[in-house]
Amino acid sequence: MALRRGHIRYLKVCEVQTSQNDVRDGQHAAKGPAVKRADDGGRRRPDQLIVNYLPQSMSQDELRSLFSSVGDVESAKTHPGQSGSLGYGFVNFVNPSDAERAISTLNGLRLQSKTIKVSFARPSSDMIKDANLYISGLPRTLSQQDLEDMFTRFGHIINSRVLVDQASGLSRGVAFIRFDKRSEAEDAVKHLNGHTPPGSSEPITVKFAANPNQARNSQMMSQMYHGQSRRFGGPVHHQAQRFRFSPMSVDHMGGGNSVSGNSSTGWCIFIYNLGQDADEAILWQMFGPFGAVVNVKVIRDFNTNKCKGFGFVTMTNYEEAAMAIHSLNGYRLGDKVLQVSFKTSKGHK
DNA sequence: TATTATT
Repeated sequence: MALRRGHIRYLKVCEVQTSQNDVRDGQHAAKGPAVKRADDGGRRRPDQLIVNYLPQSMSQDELRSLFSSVGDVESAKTHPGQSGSLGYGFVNFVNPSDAERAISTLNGLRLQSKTIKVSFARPSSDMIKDANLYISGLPRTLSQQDLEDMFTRFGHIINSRVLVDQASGLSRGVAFIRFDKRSEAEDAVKHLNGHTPPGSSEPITVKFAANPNQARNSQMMSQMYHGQSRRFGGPVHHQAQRFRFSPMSVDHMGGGNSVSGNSSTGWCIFIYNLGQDADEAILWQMFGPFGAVVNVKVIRDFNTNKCKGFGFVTMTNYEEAAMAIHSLNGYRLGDKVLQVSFKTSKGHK
């Protein structure tokens, strides 16, 4: 399916702009031994995938559902945080050979505002925990590559990111670097904290990054602190709360006959005019960017296993479902123009 | 001067 392939390539291009390491990992995973890195030998589990940059709203069931589009999932776990997941999870397939295909199919998939990363997990160990560094006071001219060049002598860099101002796209002078081992990160702190890069007048600060839980707590504390002085110190703008339809509230509206597409699990969307080779992955790729997708299903002929021309997608939030329908109805997929609407009990027109 | 990568 030409269009699908093009779509995936586009997603990969997005990834290139985000992080070089992501790409290196992705290629490594997709191509196998050809681009083997010496320091990866024996340090990855071919039976388990780690999924990073997941939307926090994504549940374990949604993660399972997403990877079920590739093969039978044995287990799917998200790391629980205060509100939803911490942004990463683990997936095992019944048949481990599906893992490679999951990487090539799902790595780089855009879900909501995130671009997920799918790669082989490293064997769990205490050594690889708390190996993430926070660096501040960097020259604004320093690129991600410059940053890695500065830190690479201390160990194997898993990933790095220079934070940029959203409006201007310019460096904010702060960055994160994750090393493979905590001892490597410790080494980098020892040697580079307080060090002034050549051509710069300011020393950089290198320290261990606050872990996600701490970061969220301090962020919350700070919000509470500032929020209170604001709340009681000035005029209160009554923020009109955006009204959200929810399956629950509709169910309470009586009967639900006048409203279609909803159920206890979300809003069911009907997609008509899919090609014979349509699969679950393409539905995830099309609908995922619009919001929380609970489930996707391609209806296939029992005997031929070919798509019968239609499928369903269930989304949690009405507004996101409506936006997806509005955007994707009439969308040209391959040589067909899709019809996308809320599922009706009577069937489509 | 803070993103969410080890169950």
